[in-house]
Amino acid sequence: MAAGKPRTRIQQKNNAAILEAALEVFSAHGFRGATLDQIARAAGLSKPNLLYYFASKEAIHVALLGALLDNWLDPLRALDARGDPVEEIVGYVMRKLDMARAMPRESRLFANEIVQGAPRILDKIKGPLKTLVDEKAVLIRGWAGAGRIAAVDPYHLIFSIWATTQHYADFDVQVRGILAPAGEAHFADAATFLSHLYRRALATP
Amino acid sequence: MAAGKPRTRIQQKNNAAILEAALEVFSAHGFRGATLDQIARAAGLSKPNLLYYFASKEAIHVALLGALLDNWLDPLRALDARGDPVEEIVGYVMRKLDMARAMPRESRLFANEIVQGAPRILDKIKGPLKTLVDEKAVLIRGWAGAGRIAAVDPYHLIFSIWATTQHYADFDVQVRGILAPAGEAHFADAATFLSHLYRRALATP
DNA sequence: CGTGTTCCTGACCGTTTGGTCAAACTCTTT
DNA sequence: AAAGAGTTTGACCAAACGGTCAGGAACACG
Repeated sequence: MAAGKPRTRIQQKNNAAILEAALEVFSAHGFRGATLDQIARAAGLSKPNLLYYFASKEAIHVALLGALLDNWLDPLRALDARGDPVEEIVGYVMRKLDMARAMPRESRLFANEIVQGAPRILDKIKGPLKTLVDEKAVLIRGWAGAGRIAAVDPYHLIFSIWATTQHYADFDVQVRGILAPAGEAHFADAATFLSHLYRRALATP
Repeated sequence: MAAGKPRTRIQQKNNAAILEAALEVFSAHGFRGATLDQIARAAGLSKPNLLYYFASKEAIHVALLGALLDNWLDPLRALDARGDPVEEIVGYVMRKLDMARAMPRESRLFANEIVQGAPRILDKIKGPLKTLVDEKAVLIRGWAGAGRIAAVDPYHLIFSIWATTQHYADFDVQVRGILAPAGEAHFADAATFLSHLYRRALATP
């Protein structure tokens, strides 16, 4: 079983194939809605073979979430105290929007998990995620205190950025349904709008 | 069976109890994650009795979504061409935020459905919802054209309002996890922030 | 080549799930 | 009070599900 890191080439390949397949299936149907058979088929393996690599369905899910959470937070981590405040935050919005476009499955995976109460990653939310957000909130509050951006609540600013950007991944079906048949380039329009929104909101008078 | 509208008092009572129970269970676990036994228990009925009132699990879900969609769109419908543009839009944001606080289960029900591809309400999204949004988009675009608000894409403005407000219902666990132990009054803070955000974004120079 | 380890599979199992059904109970109506 | 419609239930079913297991196939290595 793959408790630690994969050791052989076959383990590496199959482990990756399983996580890729699990991302596809879990993000589309949620934890409960996904089945081991679906994941196995998507990974090109038999069900017992799946369970040779991962002890259980839940183990796959946990491994997947753990492997992705770090990358998911990279854009926020990159928020730089030395840069221009407005440009830093708008840049963060753009990076987050780009992730929603390039990695919608990852976004939906987290959305599914959190909407249903985050039973499997609540500790990571209250731990590493909260720590990171707290840290960046201090930074943003500092910018506001120094008069370099408008005085806004840093936590709700971050929440709004998450909400507006991830919306294009999580609610993709709705967005397309309303914009259709026009708007195939709706990510570009979203970037324009969000850039305007946050520049205006953060500008100092 | 309750194909049409309920006729007897018992039917009225049980129908309502079932929809209330279904809202509770579906919103917390998603369609696939919810079981008929759970719903039946929450409604105080036996499982076969549930199926006396609704033909199937899916029928309950569809009935629930249909019954709620109208109320869900009321705040947007109330957007009034005769009012002050900025106040109308900010008022819409506040009403939507208040719904997220007062009706989080309804919000999560829709979130669950749409994240997983909206298999059961895609037609309503492309139909009545799109029609309503198109109509309000014309109104907002008119305001922008007349220079009464800043020139913004009305569709992405509406998307951002949905995203930022529903975020507090759909991602409630995450919000609380990050704000804890402080911030029990986080809806008031959210209102302040969003009011600032949209006033700034829409103000004319 | 042989041998031990890793990898893979078909058959199987217990449980849960959505759904059925005949029979019984209850309420309303005359 | 009797009939008939409306309501409820326990027992049951087939399918799907997560997971197990004994053994066989493929591979690495001396």
